Amino acid sequence: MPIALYNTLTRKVEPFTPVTPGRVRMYTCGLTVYDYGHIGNFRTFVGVDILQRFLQSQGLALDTVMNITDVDDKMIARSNEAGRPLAEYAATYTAAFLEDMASLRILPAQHIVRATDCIPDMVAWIDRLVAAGCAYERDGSVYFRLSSFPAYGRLSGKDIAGLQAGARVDVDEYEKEEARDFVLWKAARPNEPTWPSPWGPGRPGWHIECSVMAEKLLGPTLDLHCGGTDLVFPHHENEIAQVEPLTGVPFVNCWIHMEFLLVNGEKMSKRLGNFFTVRDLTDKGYRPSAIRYLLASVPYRRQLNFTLEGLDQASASLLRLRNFLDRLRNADLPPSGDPNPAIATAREAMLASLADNLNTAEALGAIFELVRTSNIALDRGTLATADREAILETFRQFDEIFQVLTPDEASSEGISDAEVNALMEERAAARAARDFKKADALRQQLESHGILIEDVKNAPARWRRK
RNA sequence: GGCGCGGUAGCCAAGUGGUAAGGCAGAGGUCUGCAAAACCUCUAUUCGUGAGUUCGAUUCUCACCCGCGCCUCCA
Repeated sequence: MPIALYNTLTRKVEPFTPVTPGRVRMYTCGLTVYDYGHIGNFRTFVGVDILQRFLQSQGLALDTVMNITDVDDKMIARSNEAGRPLAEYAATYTAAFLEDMASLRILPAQHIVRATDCIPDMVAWIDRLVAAGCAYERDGSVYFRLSSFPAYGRLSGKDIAGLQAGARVDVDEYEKEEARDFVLWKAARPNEPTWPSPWGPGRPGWHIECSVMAEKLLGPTLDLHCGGTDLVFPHHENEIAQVEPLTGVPFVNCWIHMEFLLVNGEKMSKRLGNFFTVRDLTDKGYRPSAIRYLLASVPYRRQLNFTLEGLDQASASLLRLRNFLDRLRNADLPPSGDPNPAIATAREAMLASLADNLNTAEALGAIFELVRTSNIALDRGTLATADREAILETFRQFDEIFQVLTPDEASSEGISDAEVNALMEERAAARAARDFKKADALRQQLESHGILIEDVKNAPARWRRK
């Protein structure tokens, strides 16, 4: 199936064709681990995950890299405040980040690279940039010479001349040739961890880390480079400038940028303090799968205004899908030869929507339509075993990408299956004796533990965890 | 100011030059001991506003209004 993706560089949805047929090299800008990630951060990573899983479902092999920024101004400030060594401080939040990613069922990149693991590579690359005349040293720091790279500004659509005026540039701390030049290597300052370099001790700038890791592991030309939309400028613009002068080929064929998560109509950010972490929400009793569903349900190029109400709606939608699957799996069906062709049509529609720049909302529409028509067929008794297999296969393909159908691990404070079954039997006995008062009390009791009961005709009642 | 995203029912949201997918919530009904789940019916004569192009526009063009973002901290 032909895949089309929106490319920030061309500002168009265009056919996606990897450089090497059947193989996709993609890089994602990860997190600066100075604190827990918030769900705005994770919206980007869920979006990337949907993209990755979809590409895989289309038979493409992936080579994936994500960086973790574990040294920068904020990291240093925070670790100093906490009175903990930078590496130790970073390790704490790196671990938390990976845990949160896993709880949201985001496939880890094959290479998760810490900035501090690649500093010699960065130094070497900066050295080459200096040698090529694209960078220069001043007082132990190294800057990129923007005037050496005329293509600068193409990705973000910026007019470099406009940047020159430099109204917002701090020129007090470092001596640059031009205000718009950006830093590649920062000279050592007091109370900062440092690494050796030809320009003296210091540390890398933020932008160079992604360039070097991406080029080293996936270069010279990547198929996809993903990140939040706020990274377009200057981060990704700088990445291009840092790489292309030395490789002479396009750094990235297709740039993918995920739109923001908003809260009350404003960007969710640590600076504004209006953020929720995954932990905040699970503490309120929300399930990671519902968070993932919400983040995935709005197409990635649309801003998504986050509300708890929206999360409730997502939970309810998800419950409908799971209820349907339970019902389908447990149904007594007549055998038949061929499945209803409408099921295959729904599957095609779901995949076609995703192939069209990851239109997840439309893909979900196709799935819910299949749910409704299948429920009707179940009611009428016209759904047969072959249909069930076809529907389950469609859902398998759907969930291979969306990853929301498997129930979350039950919380530890819940009651055990054995206890539930005992209460269920007690309730069944009460119902048989037409002691509905007792039966209802037992149902109430189970509900308080998050257990939902469904009475079934001519069969034992079913239950499941909410 | 420059660049970008968006304004579709109470909420979330898809979509197309030919007459509005889907989900959530709500109302009534079927089923049930009662529920739950499911199904049925109802819930936008209308897609920010105005003008234009067209036989016909929510979909194209222009103008305007409103929200959000980026413009060297930022997913």
